[in-house]
Amino acid sequence: MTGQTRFNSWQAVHDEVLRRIREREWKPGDSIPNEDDLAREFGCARSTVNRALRALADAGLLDRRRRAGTRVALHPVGKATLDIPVIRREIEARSQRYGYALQSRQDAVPPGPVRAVLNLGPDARAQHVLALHLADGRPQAIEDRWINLATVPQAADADFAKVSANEWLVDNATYTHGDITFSAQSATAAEAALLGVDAGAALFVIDRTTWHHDDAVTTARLAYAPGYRIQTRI
Amino acid sequence: MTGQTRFNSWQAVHDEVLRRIREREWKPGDSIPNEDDLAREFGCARSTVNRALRALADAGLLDRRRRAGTRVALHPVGKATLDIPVIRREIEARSQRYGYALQSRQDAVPPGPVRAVLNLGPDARAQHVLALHLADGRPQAIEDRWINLATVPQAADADFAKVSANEWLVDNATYTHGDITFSAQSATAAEAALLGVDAGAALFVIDRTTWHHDDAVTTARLAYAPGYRIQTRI
DNA sequence: TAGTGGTCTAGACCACCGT
DNA sequence: CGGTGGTCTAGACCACTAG
Repeated sequence: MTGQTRFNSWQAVHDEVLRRIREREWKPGDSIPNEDDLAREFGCARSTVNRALRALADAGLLDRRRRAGTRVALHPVGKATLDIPVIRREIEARSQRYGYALQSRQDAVPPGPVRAVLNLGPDARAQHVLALHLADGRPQAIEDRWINLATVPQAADADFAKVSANEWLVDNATYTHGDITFSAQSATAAEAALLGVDAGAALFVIDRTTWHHDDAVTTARLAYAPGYRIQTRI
Repeated sequence: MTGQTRFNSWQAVHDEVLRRIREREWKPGDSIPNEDDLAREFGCARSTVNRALRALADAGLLDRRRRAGTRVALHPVGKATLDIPVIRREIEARSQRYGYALQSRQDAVPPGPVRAVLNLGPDARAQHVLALHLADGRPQAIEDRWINLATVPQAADADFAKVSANEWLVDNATYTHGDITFSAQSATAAEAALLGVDAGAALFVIDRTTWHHDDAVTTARLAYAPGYRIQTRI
């Protein structure tokens, strides 16, 4: 017998298990040994194995259930983690000069779809903010936002001419959860004019809605000028 | 003295720290007590505090550095985790019928940009696969892929008429890391024809490149028909 | 160089849920 | 029911780095 390789760090265990999955030693759908057995095999504590397997489960490579044990995921789902920075910082991170131009701001009855998303009654009003974010003086993104005054009444008095609603909300409204949708949409005539591009240009669009428990806080549509992209490592 | 509230689970500690950040008891940039002190205050073990703070740091709300301690992040970065499923499963998950149509497949010298990404010499050849993914018979996405035969030689013999390169690679090539870029692009005439849309339509595009250690495995461009979107919760 | 987070350990109890 | 993962604990050593 030669000496066993030791896997006494959760990273080492993680990598070894990942290797066995990738090399098909453990195939999709297979049950793998339980934590106690793996700990014995790897010569480490069970909690070390636990952390490694938990990381792999978070990554979507393993399915873990009490009593049923741990299995290799049938359909390994790739997961990518994106950073969603505040636009100003995103621009400044590229060493560009950030600019901001409020286009309009009013208290109004939102259109049907927005009303539905914010869960407002048919006559309820909300704060509408339309603004332009600029990078080195050139339009970078249109922010079209509705803020639920029932949830964030202070928004009625905020000075969105100086601070974007985007940033104001980060500092003045908390949320418990939200959802984000990424899509590609053709620029409307109005959007094209604001961004200084041809109508119909392909815009990268991020729709975001946030809630504080059951109360909708705000919903926003960010339409980025052509050329924008989001990148991440996996 | 009234009895202290106990925080004897990492979730409870997590929530309490999150509360203090949200309520501005601990402001952006502030140092917070070290793990030992917090453990004493919360009446739990240091490792419990550690796990809670680690989760908050992963979420971008805290900055942690040895010796320097833990600080509330100056600019809380929102993070979103996207699932990147195999296209077939994505379509089947919507209860649509999946279809696949290989358009062309050849061994060729890739264009400059692809050569650069795959880190190939000027005369090196690679496997080029162009295919269409369909949902209920309608074009859903164009897959334009180059496979590095130096890394995955078996790709030369794969039958991409039956199994998409996308899926074949999942089963036959492993990778250690990769990068993904999301963008919006106008459909070229060729893309528009394949997808059955007007030229210039806004397409959601995912560019993905994967490596096995230092060797590029494949690079692919997935251009989705208008209407496609990616959604996630935060 | 000393203080902080990062991690490992050995043991323990518990929640969950297949069988 | 009983096996599995989920978690907590108390203690220890280590890696990193600010002062």
